[in-house]
Amino acid sequence: MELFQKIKDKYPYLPEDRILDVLSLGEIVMLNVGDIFIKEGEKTSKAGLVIEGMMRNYIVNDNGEEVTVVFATEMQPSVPYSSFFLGRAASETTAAVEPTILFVMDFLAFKSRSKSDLLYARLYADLLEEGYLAAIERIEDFTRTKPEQRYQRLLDTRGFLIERAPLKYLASYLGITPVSLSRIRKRVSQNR
Amino acid sequence: MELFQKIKDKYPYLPEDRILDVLSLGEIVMLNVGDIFIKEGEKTSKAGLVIEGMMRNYIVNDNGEEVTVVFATEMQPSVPYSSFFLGRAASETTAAVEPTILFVMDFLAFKSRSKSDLLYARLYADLLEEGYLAAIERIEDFTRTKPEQRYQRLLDTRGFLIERAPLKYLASYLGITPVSLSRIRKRVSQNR
DNA sequence: ATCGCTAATTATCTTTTGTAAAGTGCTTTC
DNA sequence: GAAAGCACTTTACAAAAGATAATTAGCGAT
Repeated sequence: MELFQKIKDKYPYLPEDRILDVLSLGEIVMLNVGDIFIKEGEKTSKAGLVIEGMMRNYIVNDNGEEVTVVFATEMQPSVPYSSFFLGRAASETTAAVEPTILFVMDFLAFKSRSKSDLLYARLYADLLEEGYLAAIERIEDFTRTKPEQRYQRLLDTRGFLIERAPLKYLASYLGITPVSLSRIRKRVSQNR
Repeated sequence: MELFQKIKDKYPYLPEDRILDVLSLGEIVMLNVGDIFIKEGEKTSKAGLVIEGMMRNYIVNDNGEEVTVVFATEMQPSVPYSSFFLGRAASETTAAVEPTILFVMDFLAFKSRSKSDLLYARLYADLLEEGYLAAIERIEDFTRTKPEQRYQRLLDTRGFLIERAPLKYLASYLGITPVSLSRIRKRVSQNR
């Protein structure tokens, strides 16, 4: 199976039996555009891994607008973070941006294995490190640059997001309004 | 020793011998205001844990201005994240905001233990989860709110930072200029 | 107490963003 | 094929933030 190979490539220290075990913990789920995987307020231990497509986590702000906090593409986790880490109901909604193939497994089953199996512990630490680092870079971006520069950087480093995600999601992801992003786009395209 | 007790309180699953072992990995360092713990570009495996005082991580933006990415206060880690996770030179500088008592230990020694000791693995995962969650909340803040609301929220949730850190550090932490933060402060104090 | 340095505030002006509303283009649907 | 829905753009105006410079406040050293 292709997923098996992808996991093997990304985490080469995992013996095949562990990969098979991880795969046995979950199942493949197909989502259409807009389908919700986990809804805010839900208390769940379901974790998603994007095999193909794109997911996003969003919250709803004081004005009732959806604010996209993070996108997940191929081989990236799509999970209700605060729910897992705090054992609370999900504070974010997780939904498909594109038709998406998701590998869904039980996080608690995985985490409980990580408490008795060093390889799982290492895998979990790697996953956390990867996500944490991406979050820090995102914060650096917010503190260091202005919206226009953020758009430019996104264009340079993860341009595929701009091609694949609707502009209104991107806008809140960049911390601005769709109107403002539209203006930025115009300025940037007139390269100045 | 007080640090022993604090670790014991925060990570109750750690047996005393592990705590003592952790403590044996490091030493206490005293820093004065402005003292640099780890400098950008340095390749180090030193990790700090704030016992008393305050540290900050900062980067330098395109205009040569310092941008504070994160503060660390009591029992929070003060470390060069990207350096640890990627094995590269530090991309951030870590320095004392207040006179600070820092417990300094070797991250690699700790991490290597976490690869053979489940309790260390769990401790490491807990540390990562804590930091990751804080980072996500920070991102939610940037995407969801305007500078003035961010200041308000900071005032509500971590007001002590505002009392203890210079405004110029807080400004970049909030992603704005010191001048702008000064104006926000004025608006907020005139409660409207 | 004064000097000197830095931080914080204030003032002015420019640029950008937010907000609301209208317009454009494309797809869906009955 | 007209209407409705949606995403994106555009416009107009108000509010906020950036840039810069000048002023004031705070603080340690002499």
